[in-house]
Amino acid sequence: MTDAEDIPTEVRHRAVELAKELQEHRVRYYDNDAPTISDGEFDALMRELEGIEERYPALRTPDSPTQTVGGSATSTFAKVDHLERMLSLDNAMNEDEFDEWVERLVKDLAGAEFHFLCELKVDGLAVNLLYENGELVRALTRGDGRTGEDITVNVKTIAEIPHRLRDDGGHDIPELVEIRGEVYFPVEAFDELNAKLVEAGDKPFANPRNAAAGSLRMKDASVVATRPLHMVVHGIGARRGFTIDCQSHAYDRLRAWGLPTARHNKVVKSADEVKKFIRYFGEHRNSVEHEIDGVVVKVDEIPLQGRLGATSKAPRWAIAFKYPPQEVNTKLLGVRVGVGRTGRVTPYAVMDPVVVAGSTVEYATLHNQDVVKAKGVLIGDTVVLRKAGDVIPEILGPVVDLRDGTETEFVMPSHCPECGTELRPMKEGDVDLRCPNAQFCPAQIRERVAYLAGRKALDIDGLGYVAATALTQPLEPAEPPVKNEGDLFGLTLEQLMPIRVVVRDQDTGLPKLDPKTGAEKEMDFFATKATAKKPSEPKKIAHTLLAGLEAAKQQPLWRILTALSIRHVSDTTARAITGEFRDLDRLADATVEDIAAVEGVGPIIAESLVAWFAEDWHREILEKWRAAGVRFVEEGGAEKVPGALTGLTTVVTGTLAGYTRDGAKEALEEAGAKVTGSVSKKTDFVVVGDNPGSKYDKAVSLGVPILDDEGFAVLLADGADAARAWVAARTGDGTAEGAGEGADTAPEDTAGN
DNA sequence: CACCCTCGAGTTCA
DNA sequence: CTCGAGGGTG
Repeated sequence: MTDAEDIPTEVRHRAVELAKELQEHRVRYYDNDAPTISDGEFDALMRELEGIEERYPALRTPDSPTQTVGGSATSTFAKVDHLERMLSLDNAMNEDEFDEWVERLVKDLAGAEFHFLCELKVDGLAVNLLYENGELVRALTRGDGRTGEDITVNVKTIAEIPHRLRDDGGHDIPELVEIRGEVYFPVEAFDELNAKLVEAGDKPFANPRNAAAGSLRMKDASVVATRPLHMVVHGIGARRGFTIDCQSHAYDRLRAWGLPTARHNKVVKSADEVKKFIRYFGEHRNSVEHEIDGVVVKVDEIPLQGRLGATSKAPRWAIAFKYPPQEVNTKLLGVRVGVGRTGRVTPYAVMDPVVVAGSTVEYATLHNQDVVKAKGVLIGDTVVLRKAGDVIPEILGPVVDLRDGTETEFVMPSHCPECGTELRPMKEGDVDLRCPNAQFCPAQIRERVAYLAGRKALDIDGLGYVAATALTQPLEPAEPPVKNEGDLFGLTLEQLMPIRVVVRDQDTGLPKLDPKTGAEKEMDFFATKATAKKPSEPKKIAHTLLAGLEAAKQQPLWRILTALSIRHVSDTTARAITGEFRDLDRLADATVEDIAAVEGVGPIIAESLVAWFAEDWHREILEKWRAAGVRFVEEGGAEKVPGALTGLTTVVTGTLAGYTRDGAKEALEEAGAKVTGSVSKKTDFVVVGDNPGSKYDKAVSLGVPILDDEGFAVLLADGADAARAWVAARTGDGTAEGAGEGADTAPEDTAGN
């Protein structure tokens, strides 16, 4: 045993500091529903303290945050004791820690056979419902685990929670039972609520969990009733007149009584299966209706739970596997606005760079001024940031309690940040502001040129974003070589070679400075050798670009049309239109009615096209292109051999062996199938590769046939009927799913991988 | 006219 | 990936 005297002073101080800080954060979290640090940061502090106490057990006092639970249960609601203590759970932060827990379990149970019950850890507010003779008599918050707050009135407004347990005849209603569960706020409803709060001048919630907690503590139950709260049951406390052998069976019973049980629970035998469950939902976190911050693994057999017992803080028969936080706090340094190719002005947030869900994030779009207002964020705020769908950064809201009064409101600029033209909405009542200077705004020209070179349009080698910028930027005092897209095909080697571009930092976008002179660094961009495919004959970017432009002149007509950046006309619509109008000049002279006759094109798109062609400077672009040899007619005559897959609608997700995503798409379209971006009831097949996104889940839930590499090959080679037969054979012999409900979401159907 | 599908547009990072 | 909005259908 270490004596208290042996502990270095700085360690002792750190421990005291950590304990104090953790306790403060707990009060903010549990009592005020207004945490100022993220869960991840909290966990890190807790781990540090645990580490210290591990080394110097003398510091592990009974009132240390590592030994206590929850907040202090202070508020206006009456304080009531739980009949049985609500413990918290020990955490496992990775699979190794989970393995350690399992090892200990096996040892303690000394060979007794047991099962694991896996449950999703819903990120909400823990509540305790007391039913006496089937009647809901009391609902408490968790509080400090021993005493909670009486929120019965508010809880009764939650539709999912029965006021009286349903007697289904088969099972007697117990004399007394405490039901533990989590109340949560659905993710989709969260943004809506915050917008309303801000509008009414109230402070927004930082995340859905706080929204749930805050809603449950409101004084006016009639307002609570308007909040779309839900609940999932995850445990049983005190009970009388009610015995159970397994926790999973207990849930069945609760469901029969009318209580909301989780749909994703699963009982498994081995630790490996548990890990599979954990990994599965780690990847599909966002396809569940509520936020998940981990998985709770329990020993299913109740007698064994009793044998394992509990520490003062947490049961030994359960552990919470925590996913790395995908929600994080950072500082909103400012809001800038960008101008898109259609002139739309979009505000975006610039933040202190932080790591979220595996990558460093610095920017996040704010869509438009209404969204900025609805979120209630001010410049200088600490904001909560997450990755929507694990990809796109999204600001959830401000941490209002960390404001110091220096924060400022974002004001949408009235003039275009790049050309100074006054911004205005396109139509009356439009939310989006646009720069009306389509002809001369350098931002719009740059963005249009970059888009035109992109994969959806002319797909020009040697013309990426940097080149597009270099070509369209005015080089004072000279005009840029490309004043608009009309000049593109007239570019010459002599024009390109001398163009210099400022070297910019990849992260900041600011020019790099020479460390000695302080001057901006420049390079001869187009004279640089392309680091491309054939190192045997290195070509300069200029040559690549000229060859790319030459090739672009022969691109199919739909690509030419897409390249024009006409509003509402992108690749798909362009294909539909050029399929009918096989000549761009004929399209240019057509009326709104003519164009609207095309399938998939209505009056608004048709009007947009007619208006575009009516513009003189647009016509000039076309004439320059024509003079340069761009082909305006679709070749190959009108006959189109109907492919074997005509009439099928398919969706591709994930990466397929031997195909790029676009390659797979093209192969399908080649055969006549339609490839769309989202799964619906009308989808015939979903082709799933590695790392599928949410489309896969959607397909499973809608029961749409799923094809992997192999099934995809069958579809291409032998047609739709063969593919359906393949699917039928697969589901027939493969993973036999257990009967009963819940079979739709279990992770066993990973047949696609 | 009220749905449900789709498409377009803007977006982030490695 | 997600929003909003256009187009088509019942």
